[in-house]
Amino acid sequence: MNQKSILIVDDEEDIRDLLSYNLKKAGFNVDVACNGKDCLSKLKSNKPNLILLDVMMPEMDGLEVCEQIKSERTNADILICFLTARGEDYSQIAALEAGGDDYVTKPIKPKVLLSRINAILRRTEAKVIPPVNGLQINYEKYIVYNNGEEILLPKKEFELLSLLMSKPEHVFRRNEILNAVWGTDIVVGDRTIDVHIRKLRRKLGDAYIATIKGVGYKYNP
Amino acid sequence: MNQKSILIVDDEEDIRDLLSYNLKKAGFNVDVACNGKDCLSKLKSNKPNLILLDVMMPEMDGLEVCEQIKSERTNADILICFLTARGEDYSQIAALEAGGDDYVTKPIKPKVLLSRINAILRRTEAKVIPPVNGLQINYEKYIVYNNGEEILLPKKEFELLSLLMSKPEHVFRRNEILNAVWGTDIVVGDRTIDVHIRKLRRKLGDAYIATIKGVGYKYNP
DNA sequence: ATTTTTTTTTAAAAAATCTCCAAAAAGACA
DNA sequence: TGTCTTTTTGGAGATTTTTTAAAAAAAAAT
Repeated sequence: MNQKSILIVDDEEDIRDLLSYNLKKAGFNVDVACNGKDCLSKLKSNKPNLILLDVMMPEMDGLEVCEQIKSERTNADILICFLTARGEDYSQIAALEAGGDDYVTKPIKPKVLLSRINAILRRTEAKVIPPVNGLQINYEKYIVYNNGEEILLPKKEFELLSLLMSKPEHVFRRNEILNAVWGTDIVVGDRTIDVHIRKLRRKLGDAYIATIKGVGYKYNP
Repeated sequence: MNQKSILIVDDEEDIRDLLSYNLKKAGFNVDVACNGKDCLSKLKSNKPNLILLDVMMPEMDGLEVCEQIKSERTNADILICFLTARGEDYSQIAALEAGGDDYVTKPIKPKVLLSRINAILRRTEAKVIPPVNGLQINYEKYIVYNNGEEILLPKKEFELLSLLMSKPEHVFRRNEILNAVWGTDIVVGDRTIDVHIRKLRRKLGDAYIATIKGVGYKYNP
C-alpha cells in the first residue's frame, strides 16, 4: 500500500502541529503550509493526495485558495477538505460550491478527522473502478478504457479520439478535425488524419469510428 | 421549453428544503416526499421526470423503493438518481444495480447536483429523438431516417436529398439542382441527376420524390 | 399513331477518396 | 549522443462514389 500524502494549511501553529502529529502517527506523509500563498507554491513542486484547508486565514481565505487550486486542470484530482469554525454554516455551502470535497468543523477531534479523511480517500479509490463496457475516456489520466481494458494512447491519437467522442455520432469533417487537433496554423498532409484513425482502429477495434466518405469521421458508441 | 419535474425523497427536512430551493431556482417543477411510502403513493397520481432518492432512510431504504418503482412497467421512463452518504461505496454499486441512473454523494453541492441532473435529463432527451415516421434528415450525423430506419447515403445523394427536402413540394428545376449540388463551375452530363435520383428512390422508396417532366423534381413528405 | 422528347434503368468506365504500408522526419528521454 | 517513440509523408492498392453511355420506357407533341 502506497502512502497517501496530506498537506495541512492553517495559520495557527498549534493546529498545524496537532494535525501533523496525528496524521503522521496514522501513517500519512504530511507537509504543512501556513497560508494560502505558501500552499500554492508548495503545490508546484509536490502534489499531495489531500489538502486540509483552513477557511479562516488572513490575506487569502481558504475558499479563494481552493478556487485557485481547482482552476488548474492538473490539480483536479487533489482532494480538498475544509476546516471551518463551528457556527459559520453559511460557509459550508460556499466551501463546497468552491470545489471542496468535504469539511470538518473545529474544534477538531483527531479521531473524527481521521475517519473522515479515510472516507474521502476511500471514495476516490472506489472511483477508479468505473470502467464499464464500451469506450470510456479519462482526460485527467490520459487513458482510454475499452471494455475496462486500459489503453494508452499517444497525444495526437488521444486528442483525435477525444474530439470524436465529444459529440457521439456527430460527423466531424476533415477540416474541423484539422483545426481542432492540429490547430489552424499548422499544415499537414492529407494522409495524416487517416493514419491516425487507422491507428485508433487498430487499438480499439473497427466498430467505434465510422468514415463518411468525402465528408469525415464520426464516433459511434 | 416544457418544465421538467423532480421528486425529492429524503427523510431529513433540511436536505429536502435545500434541494427544493435550489432546484426550484433552476426552473424545475419540484415535489417532495419524506419516505419511501410517501414517494410511492405520490407516484400514483403524478409521475415526475426524475426522482432524487436518498439511500439511507428508516423503514424502507432507497434501494428498495427504487426496485418497487422500477417493477412497475409504467415507471420505466422515470429516472432515478440516488443520494448516498459518502464512504458507503458498496452502496454505489448496489444502487446502480437496483436500476438507478446515477448517484450523487452527500454532502450535496448544489452546483454539482444541478449539472448532474441536467446531464441525466439530456441523456434521455437525446434518446427520445429517434425519428418517427416519414423521412427525416440529420445533417449533423449525416444520416437519413426512413420510418425510423437509419439510411446511410453517400455525399452527393445526401446533398441532393437535402436540397429537395429543404423545400417540400417545391419543384427544383434541373438547373437549380445542378447549381446547388454541383456548383456553378463544374460541368456534368445531363444524366447525372437522374441517376442520383434513381439511387435515392431505390433506397427510400418511390413515394418521396416526384418528377415533373421537362422541369425537374420535387419532394413530397 | 407515329415521332420526338425526356426520363428511367442498367452496366460499366472514370474519378475520388480512403486504407494500408513502410519509411522518413521530428521529438522525447536518458 | 544515441535510442526509442510519436508523427508525418507519399505511394500503391482497394473501395466507394460519381459520372458517362446506351438501351428501354414513358410522356408529350405532332
